[in-house]
Amino acid sequence: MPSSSPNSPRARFLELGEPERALWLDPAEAEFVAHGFERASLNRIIASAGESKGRTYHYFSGKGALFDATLERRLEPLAGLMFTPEALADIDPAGFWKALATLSARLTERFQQDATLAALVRTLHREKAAQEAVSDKLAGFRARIEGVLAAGRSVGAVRDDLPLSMLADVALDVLISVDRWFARHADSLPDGDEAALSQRAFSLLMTPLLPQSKNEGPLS
Amino acid sequence: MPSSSPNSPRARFLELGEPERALWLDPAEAEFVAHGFERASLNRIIASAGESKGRTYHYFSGKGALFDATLERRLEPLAGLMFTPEALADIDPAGFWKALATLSARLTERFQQDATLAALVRTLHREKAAQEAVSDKLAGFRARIEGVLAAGRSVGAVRDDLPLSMLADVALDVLISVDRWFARHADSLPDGDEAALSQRAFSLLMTPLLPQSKNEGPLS
DNA sequence: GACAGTTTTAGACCAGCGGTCTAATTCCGT
DNA sequence: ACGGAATTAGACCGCTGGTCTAAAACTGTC
Repeated sequence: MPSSSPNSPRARFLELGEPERALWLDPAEAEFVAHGFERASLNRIIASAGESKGRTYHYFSGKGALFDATLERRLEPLAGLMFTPEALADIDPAGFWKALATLSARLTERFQQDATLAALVRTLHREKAAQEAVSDKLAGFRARIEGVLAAGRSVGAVRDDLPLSMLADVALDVLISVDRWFARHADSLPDGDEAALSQRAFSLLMTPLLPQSKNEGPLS
Repeated sequence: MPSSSPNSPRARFLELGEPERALWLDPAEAEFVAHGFERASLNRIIASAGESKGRTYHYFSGKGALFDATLERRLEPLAGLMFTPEALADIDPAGFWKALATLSARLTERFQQDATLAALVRTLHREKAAQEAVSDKLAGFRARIEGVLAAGRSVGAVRDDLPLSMLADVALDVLISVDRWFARHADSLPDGDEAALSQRAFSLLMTPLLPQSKNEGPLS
């Protein structure tokens, strides 16, 4: 289902063959990975692709659309990793969190393997303009998180004393926060520690979402 | 203690009188609040201040320094709200979290009262370039958080199975996340709900930091 | 008061930005 | 071979943050 976002590549572009699409997407990816979104120069991408402004704007409505297409190419192969909210319908709380831990581990693994994907996605963490450029994708992802949490709530795995949208916000931001920590400290981490640490860090995501009756802590 | 950051205003500027400082800071604040950091136009600020490029660059090394000075003016009155790590030295876990909850409530209140301060700080949430412009301030704030968490750890209020820097990152990002949620939903919130909700939301910050022995949850 | 040296000031200027637009060219159905 | 549509090149636009020159204002010394 093609998005009607103003930042999608024009339909024409998708009709091009893969090698011709790569003509733009390869230099664009390199530029975005190297400089992020705002600091990336569209003129440089065009020059590096050996293309002209006219042709480029014929296929893309602007810099944002090029970023969208660049990200899309890397995101597409990941679609299979996500599970649907329906798969979580009949499950007990322990199973729910187990499934989420598994998904989290899989995504972590993918990010470690694909540094380019990781760099592109991390651009989204950092730059508001980049988020706006792919706001459709982002809204879809946010909706999926909220769907998963709603499913978790319906089986008693997720607290219901705070708005779901707040929980989804926090969940997403904790994910980002932990990912960023690992990205920043990956080099100085002894081999093997990373996996163990990553597993323990999952509790940073889980505990704030748990029903607070199960999670009293030292405060009344 | 003046910072040696390349983005501080030059010493000359601080020697100017308050009304003359406001000549730049008022238009700058308006521009940054309206457009954020990157989208703010230095040329517009200068024109709006009725100043010249030369004079402006005489007092500020660039746009970042102007942003720094703008933020500093709003942040200065808040210094008294923070407590020192030492004040947390001899305290039990319940007291530690109580003190943090109080601080959090105070800061929340301030943000509600001072919309300009809130908008400026939220620029920091969103724009990496803005963060870089005041990296000194940010590093100091991060260090204070880590200090507070270290104090909490020494009295058994904070978990020690994950690196302190990771906990500090997550704590800061959860703070930001929750603040952003309230900023986004403040309008559609019934009066009075906000305070209660905000109090409950504090658990989003606390629970991931608690020792996990006190916080087993449904997963082994 | 005259001069010299420093500090302050104005604003022209720079390269580069994302995006628009015109005009030439290529393509394609008839 | 023609005509209209799709495609393409790149000049051009207003704007950006930042640099630089040269004039003006200020300061201390005779």
